Amino acid sequence: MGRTSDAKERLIEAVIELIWTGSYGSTSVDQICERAGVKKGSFYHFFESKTELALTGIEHGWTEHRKKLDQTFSPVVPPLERIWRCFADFRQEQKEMQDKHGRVLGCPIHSLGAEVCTTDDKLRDKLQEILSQFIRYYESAIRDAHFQGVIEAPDAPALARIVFAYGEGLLMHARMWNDLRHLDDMEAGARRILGVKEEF
Amino acid sequence: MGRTSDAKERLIEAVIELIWTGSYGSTSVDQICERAGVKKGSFYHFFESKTELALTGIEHGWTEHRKKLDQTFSPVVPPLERIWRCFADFRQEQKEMQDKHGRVLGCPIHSLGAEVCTTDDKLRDKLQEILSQFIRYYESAIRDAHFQGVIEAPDAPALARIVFAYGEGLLMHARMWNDLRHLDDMEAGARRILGVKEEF
DNA sequence: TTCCAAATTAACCAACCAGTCAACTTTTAC
DNA sequence: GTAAAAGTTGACTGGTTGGTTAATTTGGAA
Repeated sequence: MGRTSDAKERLIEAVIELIWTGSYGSTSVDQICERAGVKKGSFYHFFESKTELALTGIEHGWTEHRKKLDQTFSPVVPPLERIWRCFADFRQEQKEMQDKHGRVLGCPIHSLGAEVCTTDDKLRDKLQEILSQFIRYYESAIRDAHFQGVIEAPDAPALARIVFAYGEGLLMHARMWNDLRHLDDMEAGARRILGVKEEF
Repeated sequence: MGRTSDAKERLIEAVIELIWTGSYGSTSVDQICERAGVKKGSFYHFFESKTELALTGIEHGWTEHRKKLDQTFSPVVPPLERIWRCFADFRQEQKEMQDKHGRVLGCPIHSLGAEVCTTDDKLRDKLQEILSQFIRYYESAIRDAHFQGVIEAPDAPALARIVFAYGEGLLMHARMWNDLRHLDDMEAGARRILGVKEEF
């Protein structure tokens, strides 16, 4: 009942885009509203604060991304293949961002986390949760690979954290240098970390 | 000739501390001035903008840090030992930050870079330069290790980038979780990346 | 001692910040 | 058709932002 609107969705898309292409601190409520074509009064009709919108936007983006990850990390795919496909998806996504915004943008969770983790507890907790969930994709793939004898990895969680840290580091590298080529090393590096036997 | 002052040095220390513990965007000129015990007029007597002070602060910090790195990566130290000592120094530095500020702060160049690289060209160029220089420490250590037969690493620059990305990823992890333990994996992970033979 | 360069100070600016609000319009359910 | 829920609007707030200015104080060199 009452009037309907997609202003909320437009705000969510706008905040993701602005934070990703810039930063949290450089993104103002006025900017978000202008990008979304929404007046400020409407903003505060839907969200109680800038932090709250960012929180919603992050959660929304992660929910979408998880769908893709669930496909990429499907148990029917050979375990290491899941990881290589994930890297390929990273590269493709970054390519799309470069085509769209003229810049490689890296991982928004990571960049935003580095920026706000000491100043915004709510955002930090949410970002921590997302990153923890992400690591579990690597973890289960690594565990499966170990059980199939493709790699020697008795401590899957530790190895997953290493692969994850490495991947995030490379994505950040690509963002800072605005250069997709930094992502080309990703599989080779992960092969070394995982100690993948030559024949695989 | 004229009056003397250490206000400039105090401003430099203040800006490093505030950006590192928080972020560039969350650090205001007023805050910097208050921390340094300097009035805003004096700030703009010494620096023409906030970006300019940040630039000076970063350069100053890196010049200091390089002295330590030159010792750590001294050619008289066995090549892989240089890298392990560098990691130990990371850990110790982060421990000191935790004792001092109650938080693990990670790598300020990396965090700041992620935040401003799409919005401030001057800062980005400076941060790129510093990171590029850092990688060279790893690179020469890896090359030496290769020539000594300790590891198999014909492509030292590529491997150095991988180790570097991995280390930065872990530091960021430690910052986000405010937990030094994330740095304990550092050597083990790098050993896998470098393919260090068991006996070394 | 005096002179002048360098440092300090407080008051000031326009633009922008996140957030508020009451009046108004649209839509839907009944 | 009407009542009320839901969305829209523009004007508004008080505080903060990065940055400016002109007058003043200080200290070192001559």
